[in-house]
Amino acid sequence: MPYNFTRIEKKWQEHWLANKSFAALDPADAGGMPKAYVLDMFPYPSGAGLHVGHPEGYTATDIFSRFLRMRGYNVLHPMGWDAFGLPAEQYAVVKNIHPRETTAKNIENFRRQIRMLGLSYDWDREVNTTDPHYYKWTQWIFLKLFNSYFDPVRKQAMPISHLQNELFNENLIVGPDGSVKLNRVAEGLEEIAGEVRIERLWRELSPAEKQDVIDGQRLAYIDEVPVNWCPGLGTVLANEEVINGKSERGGFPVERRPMRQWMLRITAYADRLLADLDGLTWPEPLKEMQRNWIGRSTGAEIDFDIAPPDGDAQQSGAGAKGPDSVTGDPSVSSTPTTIAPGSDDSSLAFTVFTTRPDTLYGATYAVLAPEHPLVDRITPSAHRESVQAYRTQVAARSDRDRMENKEKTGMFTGAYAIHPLTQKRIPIYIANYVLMGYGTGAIMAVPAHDERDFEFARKFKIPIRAVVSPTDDFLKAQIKAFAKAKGDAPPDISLPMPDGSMVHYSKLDKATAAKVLDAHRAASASIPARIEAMGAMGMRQLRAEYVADANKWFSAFTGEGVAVNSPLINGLPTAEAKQKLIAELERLGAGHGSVTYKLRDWLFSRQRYWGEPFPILLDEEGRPHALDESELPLVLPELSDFKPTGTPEPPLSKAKDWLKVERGEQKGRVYTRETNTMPQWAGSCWYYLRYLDPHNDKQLVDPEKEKYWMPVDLYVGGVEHAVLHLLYARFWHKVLFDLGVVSSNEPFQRLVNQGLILGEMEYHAFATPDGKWVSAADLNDLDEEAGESGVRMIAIHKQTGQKLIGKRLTEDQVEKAGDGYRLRSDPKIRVDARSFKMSKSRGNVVNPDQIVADYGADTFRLYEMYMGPLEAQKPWNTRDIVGMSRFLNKVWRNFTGDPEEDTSPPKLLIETIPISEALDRQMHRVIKKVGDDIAALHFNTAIAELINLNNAMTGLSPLPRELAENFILLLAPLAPHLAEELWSGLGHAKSLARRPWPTFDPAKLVEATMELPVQVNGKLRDKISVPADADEATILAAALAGEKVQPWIAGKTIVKKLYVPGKLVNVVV
RNA sequence: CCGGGUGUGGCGAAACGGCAGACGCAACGGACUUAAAAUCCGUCGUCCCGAAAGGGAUUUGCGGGUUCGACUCCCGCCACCCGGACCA
Repeated sequence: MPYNFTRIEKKWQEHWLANKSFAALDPADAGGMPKAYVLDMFPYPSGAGLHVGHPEGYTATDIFSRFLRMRGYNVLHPMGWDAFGLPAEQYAVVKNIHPRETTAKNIENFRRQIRMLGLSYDWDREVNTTDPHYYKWTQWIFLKLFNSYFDPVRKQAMPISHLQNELFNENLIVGPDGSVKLNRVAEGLEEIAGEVRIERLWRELSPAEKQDVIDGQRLAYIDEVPVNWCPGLGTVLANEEVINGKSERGGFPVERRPMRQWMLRITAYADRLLADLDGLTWPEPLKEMQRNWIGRSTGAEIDFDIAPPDGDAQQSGAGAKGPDSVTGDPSVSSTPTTIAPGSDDSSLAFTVFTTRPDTLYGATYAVLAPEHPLVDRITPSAHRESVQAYRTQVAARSDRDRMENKEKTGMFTGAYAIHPLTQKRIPIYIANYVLMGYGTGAIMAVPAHDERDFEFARKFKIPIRAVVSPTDDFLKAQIKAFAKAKGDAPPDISLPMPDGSMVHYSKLDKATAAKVLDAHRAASASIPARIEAMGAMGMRQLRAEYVADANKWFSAFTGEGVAVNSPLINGLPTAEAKQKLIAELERLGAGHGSVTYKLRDWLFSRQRYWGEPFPILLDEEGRPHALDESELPLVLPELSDFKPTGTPEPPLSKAKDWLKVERGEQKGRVYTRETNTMPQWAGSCWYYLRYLDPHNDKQLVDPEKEKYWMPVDLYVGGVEHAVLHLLYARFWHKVLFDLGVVSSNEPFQRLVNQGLILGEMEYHAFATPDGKWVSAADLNDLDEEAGESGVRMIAIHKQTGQKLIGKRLTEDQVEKAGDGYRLRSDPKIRVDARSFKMSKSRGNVVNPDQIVADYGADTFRLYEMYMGPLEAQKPWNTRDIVGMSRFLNKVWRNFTGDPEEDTSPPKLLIETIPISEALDRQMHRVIKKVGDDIAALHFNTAIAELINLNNAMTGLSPLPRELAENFILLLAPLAPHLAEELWSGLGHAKSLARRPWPTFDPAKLVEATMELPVQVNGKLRDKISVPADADEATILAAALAGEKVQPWIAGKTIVKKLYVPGKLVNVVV
C-alpha cells in the first residue's frame, strides 16, 4: 500500500494552522534568536488560480524558512494578495459582477491552493492590498510623496515646508521655467558679469506663481505630458507597461497623446537607484536590466547658433510661435530653446546632447526632431512647404509603425547652424530618428562615428569626416564586410611585395608598406577596390586611408580611439579628449558637461475603478490639495456602473455624491475629488513593510519592528518584475528612508529569480513527403511507425482527421529500440522537439490541484525542486513526477514495513541499535551536504543525497533510531507532511518544526582508507587504495608500483610526479 | 542591431581546475506473480578488440590557447533562449 498522503497532509496542515506553528515572534519576544525575513513575491489572485510556476518559488522559500527555524532563527515568512488591478476589473466588467466579489472569491481559491501545498506561512500576517485598512497606508505614503520634494543639495526627499522656508529665505531662487536653483548670487558664490538676471526671488512672485512653483517641486505632481493612452483598456499606462507599442496586459495598441496626469518624480532618484545596485546581492543580469532601464549617459550639452539666413526673406511671425510658454514643471526644464538673454529672433540657438563630445569636429550636419519647436522659426520660406509636408507625414504615423519600419527619413530645413569650434556652417535637417522625448530633441550628427548618422549621411550624400582613429578590429571588420559584399572569403591580411612574396601586415615596416600602397593607389581609385587589389594592406596604411577619407567605408567607427582631424584634441585618447573638449566648451560658453537618463518620471494615475483613490481634492483652478492624514482611508465609493467610460474620463466621475466636497474651514468653497485611481504597483510597492506590523492602525509600521526585521534577507520571485515592481519598490523605500519612516536604504538585500517552468516538450513540425511543413498545433498523435526501410513519422491532422506521413527516415537516422525504432539525435532529421511557455491558448498549462490530488503535496514539492537549479528555466515533465513519488513511498516502506492498516501515528520498525560504520559515515556526510545545499538553495542535489541515503537504508530492518531520527529531520524541510507523520511515529508529541537541525561529526567525514585515481600524462590508468594518513612518498611509490600503471611507464623517463593531496596522482613521462 | 544567459547520454540533470555523466525518468534484462501492476536485483554515452573476464580509443556546441591536468580559466566562432531597441 502506498502511504496515505491525503490523510497525512490534511492532518498536518490542520495541526500547523491550529497551533500557529510558524508564527514569527515580535522583537520583544525573540530573545537572542537571530532573525530572518524570507519573502515571496505575493501573487495577483487571478481567476485561473495557481499555476505550477507559483509553487516553485514558494516551495523554495518554504524549505529555506523551515530549515532556518530548525537552525534556531526567528523566521518571518508571510503571504498576502496583490488584489487591485486590471484583470479582476475586466473580468468583472464582462460578467457584470463587482470586482470586490470576484477578488474575494479568487483570494479564497488561492489561499486554499497555497495551504494545500503545506507552506509554512504565518497566516496571522496576511495582507490584502484592496482592504481599506491596508490601502489607508498606501494613501498615507502617497501623501508623503505629495508633501515632499527632492532637495538638490542634500540629494534626498525633504518635507515641502522646508522648500518654502528656503525660498522665503531666498537661499533658493526660481528660474524662468519654474525650476528651483541655489541662489549663488546671494551666497556670493558666483557673479556672472554682464549677464541679465532672469531668475526671480520668492517675494517677486504672485501667490498663484508661488503655488505653481511649490506644486512643481512635489515628488507627486500633476503634469500635462504625452502619455501612453490605451483605448483597448480605457486607461493610460506607464512606460514599463508598454511593450513594442502594445499594452503589457492584453496586447492592445497604445497611442501617445498629451494628457493631464499624476506623475511620481522617480527621476530625482535615478543616481541613487543606480549607485545602490552595487551593494545588493542580486543576480547580475537583473541589476544590468535596471541599469539599462535607468540608462544613465554622461556627455555634454553643446550650443549651436543658427546661421543668419542667406538671401532668404526673414521668417515672419506668421506661423511662428513665441518662445515656449513656461510649463510649470521643472522636470522638463531642459527646454530645447534656450534663448540667450536679451536675444531676438536673429540670434536663435539650439542645444544638443551627446555622449561623444570628442567627436564634435566630425559634426557635418545637425538634426532636430520633427516636432522640435524651433523648426518653424528657422525654416526659410523656400523650404517651408516641403518641411511642413514631412512633419505631417511623420506625425500621421503611429508609434507602432515607427517601430516596425526603421528606415531613416528626413528633410533639409534650408537652415544652417554655426559649428561652435570651426565657425563653419553645417546644414540642419529634421529626421524621424531623432526623438523629442530624449535628451534635448536635437543632435549634432557625426556620421563617421555613429551608425544612425552614418546611414542617414549616406542616404542624403552628406560628407563623412573621421575624427577618431579606428582600431585594428574595426578595420579588419571593414575588410570582411567588403569581402562579404562581394560574396568572397575575406582577403588574407598579408601584403604582396613587389617581388611577389607575401608579408603579413603586422611585420611590415612603414616605408615598404607605403611603397606598395602607392603602387596600388595608382592602379585603382576607390578604397574598397584597393583593398581588393591588395588582399590587404598594413593596418597603419588602412588607418591612414580611413582618416584621410571616411566617405567610402562600410560603417561608422563607434568605438574609442585617438582623436584626429581635431585641432584642440589631436592625439588624445577618447576619455581625455572628452574632458578637454568639455573644458574648452565651458570656457567659450558654448556648452557644458551633462548627464541624461532614459528613465522617465513614473506615470501614476489610471482611468479605472478598481484601484486606490487618490487622497486629493482639486480646487476650481485644478490645483491639488491633500486630504489630512486623519481623513484616511479614503474608501473607494460603491458604484454599480464601474465600467471604463472609453474616454479619458475615469469611472469614479460617475460617483456624483462622493465627488463634491465642501470644506468647513473655507465655507462655500467646493472641491472636486481626484477621480483617477492608483496603478496596481502602488499596493505592491511597500507590502513587505506591512507584514512586519499588519494590524497597526496608528502607524504604517512600528519603528522598533521595522528596525528589527528589515531588510528582507531573501526575496524570491520571477524576473518579469525586474524593471517594474523592483524599481518602484526601491524608489518608495528610499523616499520613506529619507523621511525617516524606515531605517534601511534598500528593501531587498538578497534576491533570487526562480526560472520559468515551461510546458512539456512538443514536436514542433516535421517534413511531409510533399515538402510542406505542418505546425504541431494542428497535429494529434505524433508517432513513429516502423517500415521496411526505416521509420516514418505519423500524425493525425486535428481538423481534417487526415493521416500525415512524415519523411521516410533511413536506417542510420534511427536505431532499434525494443519492437520499434527510435530517432537518433541527428540534425538532419527535421523533427523539432521544443518546449514553450505555458499558456491557455497553447493548452499546455498544468493544474497543481490535479498533481496534488494524484501524488500528494510532498511529491509535488519534491518534483518541482528536483527539476533542476532554482534559477534555471526548465520544461515540465509529468512523466518524471513518479520518481519522487517512488522515493517517498520507499521511505515509508523503510520506516514502517508497509503495513496493510493505516494507523496514526504509524507503527515504525525502529530500535535503539548501533549504526554500521559505513552507514554512519554516510549519514554524517549527508547531514553536512543537505545542510550546505539547502543554505545555498541547491535543493535538487540535497534531494539526491537523501535518495542515496534512503537507498542505502533499504532492506535494513529494524532501523537504528539515531539514523531514523536524523533522516526524518533532514527530510522535514523538503517533505514536511511525511516527516511530521514519521516523527509522530517515533513517539514525539510535538511538531518537529523547531527541532534542532542534526549536527555532523567532522571526524567521520574522512574515510580510513582512500581510493586515489592514478593518471599517466593526465589519463586515468589505475586506482590505488592507501591509508588516509599516508605521506606523499608512500603514495607515489604505491602509484608507480601499480600493475596497471607499469605498462605505461615502463622504459620511459619519469619527468614529473605529482600528488594532489586527497585527490589524485599524476605521473608525467 | 545592442545587452545578458545557456549549450554535458534518449530526457531532466551532477561535477572547490583533479576519476565526466551523482540522482531521477525512459529503455533493456532478471526475480516474485496464473497474469498484470507494484516491488526487488542488475545493465545503460559512443565506437573498436574479445567467447568471456577484460582491454583500448573517444566523448561536455565548434576551433584555438594556458596547464602535469580544462565541462570548469582565456581568445575566436556557431546555435538557442531572455531582455532592450532609432536612447544621440
